[in-house]
Amino acid sequence: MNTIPADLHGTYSLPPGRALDICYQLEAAILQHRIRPGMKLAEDEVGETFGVSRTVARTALQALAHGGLVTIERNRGAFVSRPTIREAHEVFEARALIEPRIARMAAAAMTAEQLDGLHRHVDAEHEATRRGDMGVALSLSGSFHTAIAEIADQRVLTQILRSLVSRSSLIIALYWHRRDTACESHSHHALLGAFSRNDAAQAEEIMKSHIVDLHSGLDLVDRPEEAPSLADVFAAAKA
Amino acid sequence: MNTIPADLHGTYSLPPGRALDICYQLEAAILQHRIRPGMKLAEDEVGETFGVSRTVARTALQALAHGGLVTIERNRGAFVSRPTIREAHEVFEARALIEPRIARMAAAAMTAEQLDGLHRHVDAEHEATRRGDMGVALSLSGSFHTAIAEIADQRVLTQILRSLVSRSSLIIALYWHRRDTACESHSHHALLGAFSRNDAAQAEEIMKSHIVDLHSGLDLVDRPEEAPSLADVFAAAKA
DNA sequence: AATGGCAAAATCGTATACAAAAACTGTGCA
DNA sequence: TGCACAGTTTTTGTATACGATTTTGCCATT
Repeated sequence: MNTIPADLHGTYSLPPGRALDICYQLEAAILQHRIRPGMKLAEDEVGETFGVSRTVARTALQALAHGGLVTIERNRGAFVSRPTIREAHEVFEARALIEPRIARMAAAAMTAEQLDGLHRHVDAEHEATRRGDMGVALSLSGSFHTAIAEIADQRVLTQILRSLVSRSSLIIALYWHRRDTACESHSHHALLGAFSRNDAAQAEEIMKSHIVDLHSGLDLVDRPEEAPSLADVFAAAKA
Repeated sequence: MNTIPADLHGTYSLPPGRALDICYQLEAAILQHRIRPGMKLAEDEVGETFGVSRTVARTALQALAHGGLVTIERNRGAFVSRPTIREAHEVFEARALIEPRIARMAAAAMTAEQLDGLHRHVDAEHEATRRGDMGVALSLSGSFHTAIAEIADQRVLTQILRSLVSRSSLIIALYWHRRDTACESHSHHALLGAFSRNDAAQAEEIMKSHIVDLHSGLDLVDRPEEAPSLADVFAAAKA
């Protein structure tokens, strides 16, 4: 069962085929935080999971690597990426540059049907949050942004944004300190308001502060290595 | 012999290895217009050329596809990409959004050594133009822009820009109508001037109009299919 | 008990083999 | 002459095999 709308999927510049399907499935799992950053994705394991040979699994992993969701180390294999603090800053700075412009263009081009679609999107996000399905809620929250880019009808920027939003999901998995998700919901609603009035200037402004809010809501300080096996357990026992 | 500086190379998120080397070589050839858009890159051919199996050649082609330089069609193979007119517009609009900001940050961060490096870069570009080596000149002109991004020290934006600059090279191959390259050279020199004064505002402004100039210098109208093999040659004989 | 090294297991890198799809060619027919 | 079709050739898609590298576990030594 997949509750994620099709437009969540990134573009992997792979021809249609099983490798692309596996990309989508792994992407969804990563974006929903069902697979954590740092997790090993062995070729054999992926191949067996999806019933294909290592050749196809490898193709999928390399495609994910090009999207930034996965990191491949020579002779060691593929791992779900762990963005550094520096990369986290840069990703949100890039979004702060690009997304306000996208919001402006989307507001100018928005039709009633598209606005309705965005409303349903936000409703689904709200519903997932209500029932505590935070992984799905988070991934819907990301696809809200890419949906806006698609309405702006700028394929090049949409593709760029997709990669940034994907990486944002990893960043949130690593550095988010469960502040209220209410601010998220509020911003998205405010954007819908600006869109409904085709108010490009205000959409741009709201998007700008929304991204800045997301950025500042992160706790971008050094974090112990993901494996809490050693020092962390010891420190935890002490406290 | 390779006259292209190392920093030309895009990032392919492949681990070091032969596939990555092949990426670099193919990239250089495409950016220098030694391989034209639309040309078929058969796996066997690539493999034999570089002395590797199809497996490795395939990996390299898929990596190039993710960078946008190559397009893979299922069961048909890999071709050097032929950006559409729409994509051409979008690529330069995206550059007009991103690069002025990059120029601003680079101007603020520029050291004397980095400025000197850019001067040498422009000199090499000039020298290549002088001796009529337009492929090399063009690819140096592209790497001038990525070099600025590297000085701005923004890896995420640099990566994005690299892909845009690469695609710009394809766009120029398809749609450029040999206006004077003097404007290019003039803009680059003007940028160096702003950099030397650490004048962020002016660097931003010059870069902005430089990108707009490049965009408007293109002849973005429909063009006959790349293959002039048959009817075109006949038509030419007629005329 | 801790450390170092060696052997075994697991995993990746690459080549190759075979199946499937597409492209090409030549023939037959209208 | 033009078109359609079938067989052949070429090229890609996928699986598998084997060598190389890394990781793991064990045992001897200190």
